[in-house]
Amino acid sequence: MGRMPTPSPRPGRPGRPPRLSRAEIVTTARRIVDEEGVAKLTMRRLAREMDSTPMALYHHVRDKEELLLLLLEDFAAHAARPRLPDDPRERLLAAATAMRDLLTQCPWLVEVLTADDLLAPSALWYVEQVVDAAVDCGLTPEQAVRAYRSIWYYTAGELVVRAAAARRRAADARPTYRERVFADLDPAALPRLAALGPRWGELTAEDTYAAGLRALVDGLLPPHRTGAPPTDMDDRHDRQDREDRRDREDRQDREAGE
Amino acid sequence: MGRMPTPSPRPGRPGRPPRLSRAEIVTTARRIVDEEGVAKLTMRRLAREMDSTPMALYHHVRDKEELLLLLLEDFAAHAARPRLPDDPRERLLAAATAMRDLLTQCPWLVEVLTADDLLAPSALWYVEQVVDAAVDCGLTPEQAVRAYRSIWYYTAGELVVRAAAARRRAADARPTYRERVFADLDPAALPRLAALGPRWGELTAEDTYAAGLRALVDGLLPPHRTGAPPTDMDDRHDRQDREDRRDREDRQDREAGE
DNA sequence: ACCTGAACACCGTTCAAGT
DNA sequence: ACCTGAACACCGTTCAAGT
Repeated sequence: MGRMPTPSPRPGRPGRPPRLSRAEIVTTARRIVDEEGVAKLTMRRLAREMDSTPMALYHHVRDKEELLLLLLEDFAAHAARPRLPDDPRERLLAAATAMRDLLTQCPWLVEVLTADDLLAPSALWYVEQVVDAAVDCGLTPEQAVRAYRSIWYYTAGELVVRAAAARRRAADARPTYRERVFADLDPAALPRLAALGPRWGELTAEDTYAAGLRALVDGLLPPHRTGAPPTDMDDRHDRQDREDRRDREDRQDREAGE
Repeated sequence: MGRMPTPSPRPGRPGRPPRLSRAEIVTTARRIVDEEGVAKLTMRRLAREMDSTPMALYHHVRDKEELLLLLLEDFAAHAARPRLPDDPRERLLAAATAMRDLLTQCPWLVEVLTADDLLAPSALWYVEQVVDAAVDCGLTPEQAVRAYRSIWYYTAGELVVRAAAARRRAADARPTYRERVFADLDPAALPRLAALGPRWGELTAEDTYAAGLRALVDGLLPPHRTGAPPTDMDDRHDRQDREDRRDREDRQDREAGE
């Protein structure tokens, strides 16, 4: 893991040469988180892992929150950005799904970034794609932002709920609590839930993110032509749109590669 | 606050008479949470507030998580259950909104209950209403559960995000971080977000829960007649449904009152 | 049966000092 | 400029003992 070299002490610089660097701190933090979960990532543990002291860390990051933000940055910067489809509605769905897939790999981050948005600069790429696709679907920029927010709520909720469920599964503290509750339901007071009974568990285990997202997007966007074969007009528009978009993406790729 | 009497020592019972009770623990816990936020609710603080010791609490609740679950129970049990509209779609919206309004009063609970569902028995009333309304809208029970899950993700996400934003506002640690990020955006890489610039802040402050919920529900339910005047057939069905439902609610009211 | 005291194994962060 | 040590003010929970 120690392949990241300690920054060489630049000869012209005064003072004691640094032993720690932000980059090493982030790498080590990420290893701890990947191997043992966010709960184990503490300033003290991180310092111990780096043969240093808690206070040395505070010379490189303001506080623990900044450390977590750096972790998100690192994650988003290294994630592969999928090539998105041309059709704006499909593009919107693909961008949201890509965002969700990225965060599924690091559900511990959700607590950090629920703040408002994916506020790490690199992560804003996903936001941009969703908003842009929504505008291409016919929404005004303002409507597109509102649509993005709904999608973000839905996505953040799915992540938080699934992360909590996974945590619970790992800890398997009273693994039958839900079953117990659902077994004791009063069919007179809660007929639907009582009738579902044990099936609730299976249904809750299903991955319904994609279906729910499609429903949400259907409701958010103006009605779209389904199944209707494209006319010449449509075709012409689509081709122009595609070219515009490809230009934009090429530009982005070049910038992302620097 | 000490209006809840210490349980009188039942004469027949052996052993030392209890000084603490679950009820008093919950009342005190809720006062702390209401006045100073969940972060301040610790076993030690709670014990101090009750002129007791941390360990005395462990005789009445298994651990801190059980304490938080008791708090949710308490909250849901005392919340007024709104009379829901008759039209199933409106009923679904109203039930989800009522659930959200309840939780908005105690956003600190969201972290606890994201587990899977509102797993406190009293809170399941809201789940029942949403699932039942979804079935009345024409979904199968399975589809209704999936629809509920999407709505719960959306609702939980909204709560988590807004709670985090509020926390941040209260702490107002670097209040301009988002503004700084949005000011530094590269318009070539993120044209939509850069163009929105400062408007992002205002748009994010809007309460768009209701609009997003309607969109989601539109997408989840089979298409519904909008604006079309009801036929005689519809009318007859609706009247029957209304009667069924009123029966059911009356039964619930009686049971809730016990 | 119910409560207490002391202890264990932790936290994030500040402050004053060292090299 | 960068790092250290000791300290502050906390956590949740366990264990053994007291009434």
